[in-house]
Amino acid sequence: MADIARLAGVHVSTVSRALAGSPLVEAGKREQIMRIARERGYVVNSVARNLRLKRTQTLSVVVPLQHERGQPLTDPFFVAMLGYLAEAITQRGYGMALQKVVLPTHEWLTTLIASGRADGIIVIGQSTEHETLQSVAQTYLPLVVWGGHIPGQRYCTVGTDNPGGARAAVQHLLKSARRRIMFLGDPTGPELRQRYDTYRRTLEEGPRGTGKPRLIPAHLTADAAYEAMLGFIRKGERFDAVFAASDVIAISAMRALATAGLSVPKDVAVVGFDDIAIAAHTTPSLTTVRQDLERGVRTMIDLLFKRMDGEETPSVTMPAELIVRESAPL
Amino acid sequence: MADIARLAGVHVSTVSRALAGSPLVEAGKREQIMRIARERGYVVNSVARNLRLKRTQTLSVVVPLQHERGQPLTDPFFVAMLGYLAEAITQRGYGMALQKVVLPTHEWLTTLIASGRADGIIVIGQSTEHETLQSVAQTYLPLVVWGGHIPGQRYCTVGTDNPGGARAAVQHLLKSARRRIMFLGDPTGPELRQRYDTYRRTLEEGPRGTGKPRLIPAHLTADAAYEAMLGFIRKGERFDAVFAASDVIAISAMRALATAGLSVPKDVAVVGFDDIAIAAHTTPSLTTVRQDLERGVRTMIDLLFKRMDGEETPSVTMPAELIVRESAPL
DNA sequence: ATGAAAGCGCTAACAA
DNA sequence: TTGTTAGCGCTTTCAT
Repeated sequence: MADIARLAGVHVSTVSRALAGSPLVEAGKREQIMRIARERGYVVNSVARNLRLKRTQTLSVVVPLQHERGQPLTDPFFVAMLGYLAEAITQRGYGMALQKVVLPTHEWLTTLIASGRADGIIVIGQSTEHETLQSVAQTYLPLVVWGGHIPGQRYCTVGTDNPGGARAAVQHLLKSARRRIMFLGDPTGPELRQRYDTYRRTLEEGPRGTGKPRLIPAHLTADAAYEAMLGFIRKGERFDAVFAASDVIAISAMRALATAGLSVPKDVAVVGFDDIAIAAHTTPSLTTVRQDLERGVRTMIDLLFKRMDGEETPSVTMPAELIVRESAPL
Repeated sequence: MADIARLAGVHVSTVSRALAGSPLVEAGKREQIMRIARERGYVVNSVARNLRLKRTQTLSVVVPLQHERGQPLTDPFFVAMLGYLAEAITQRGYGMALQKVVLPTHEWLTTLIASGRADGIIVIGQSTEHETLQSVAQTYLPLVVWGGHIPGQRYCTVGTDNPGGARAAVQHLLKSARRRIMFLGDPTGPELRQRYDTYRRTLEEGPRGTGKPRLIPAHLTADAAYEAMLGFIRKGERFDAVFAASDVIAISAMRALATAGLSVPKDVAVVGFDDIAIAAHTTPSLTTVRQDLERGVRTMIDLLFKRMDGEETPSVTMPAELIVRESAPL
């Protein structure tokens, strides 16, 4: 910028004003300065500018993952979410900075905030960090979390109606005369916990002959779920349905069932959760609970911008929709 | 930082050194300073630090998209790539900043570089920006591009052997007695151009009775390709195979064929390109040319870090592998 | 309308 | 070992 000032024969402050399109600078001079800048390929250094302005034009997207047990960043659900986020954030003229956080390091959030890297923060999934979020929310406003709504929660979440979705899934299975319904997944973290708890409650209210709730513990990766499902099958217990905590592991479950020579949906019905893109194209296609990610992301970004403007915003729960396909027909 | 200095009764420079773990600071004092910082939740402001150090600990990932015609950011291929990138970049302790660029604005790259937002840049797909990349590469080293290798190219690319992959696909179709093979897609941009050119050349060298190369123009989105394919079918031309420029549009083609009452692979064989996650799960499952994205991304990041260290690195072309599935059996 | 000067929060060369 | 000082590149108040 000093260069440009010298070339234009003015002070840097004038260049700064001109480049900002300030009407304080004489029109002709402004044009000239801009032309010189363009010719020399000069662009304002955004780091310096941000330091001065105390803002970054950047939103941070954070994915807290429990080491080794959670989904990888390449999980289709996350990745679809990232795509929508990138789209929504760049559309607003902001940059998106992605960070993965491997827990447990409870200072991750305060560190991120204090580091001044971002004007606002999106957290994808509460994971086990409810308390961290609670305490931070008291002092830091521009934060929106994707996840489940927890009673007494002080931070702003956007998420799907997990209990509603889980209930729809289990009731659908019951209605199609399934009675021994297993839950596949890892109910750590509020969202999956809600799905699991509702699954249990719904079964307990089921018709006579409904089997007990039964958890098949499996981390939320394709491979882990495949192994877990296969292991369970080989134990020889009888069951006629699986409600999986996510589509990724539902698909793995179908693979495991096929490996074991069981037919889906004849022997075992399978219902997933998320409705990721693959779900409609598997064989058999997957019955699942749909989360409207695109709308969810739009909502998160809208809320975040309001919060960056100092507005308090309430949490939003979006309806979950059961999509009936071949893996669990009526 | 000034606060911490006051509390510790030392000068800010001492705090700076202590927090950086400098051995110049007396061990006891260092501990004390760090303790105070921790207690007060102090974290170094990275914007200021970056301004001072002239680095950002951030890599920019740029996706140049031709307005309206190219894939959206939510395309499964991009999105998988983003996931791998996020994983690889965060693993190195860097942040990843994602930008979407809508062309034509040929200054996008120089602007990004001059703005000092990133220590290195990954460009996903050359799109129509070969010339832009050529000129920038002369002065800016830390840049790696995902895309096709073009003779005389001065920038560093990592990409799949598009000609090899296309040839394998077409030869496979010819070997399975298909003779009227259509190409579905939009051969703008080097990668798709290479696939299309090789398709033509391979057909021209095909056995007697091989039909002429034939392009069904379609933008690379699911909907556009569906419409394009359906339109072509309705023209009533005879054909027995489709080689699609990407899996996304190959899947659309299969849908269109089904809509038109044609059987895949009986009436028409379909081969895609990419091997996205869905490909193995469609009905029928999709024969396609696999790109090893995970390895590709690892390679890009490795090369980029070398370039950030000032090293010139050559381009890398990775083998393409034909994955034969049901949509085009042997 | 323009320039001078201060300062955003930090690091590092230099001095003590 | 610690403090002093300069300066990264910019914006903005204040003075002219």
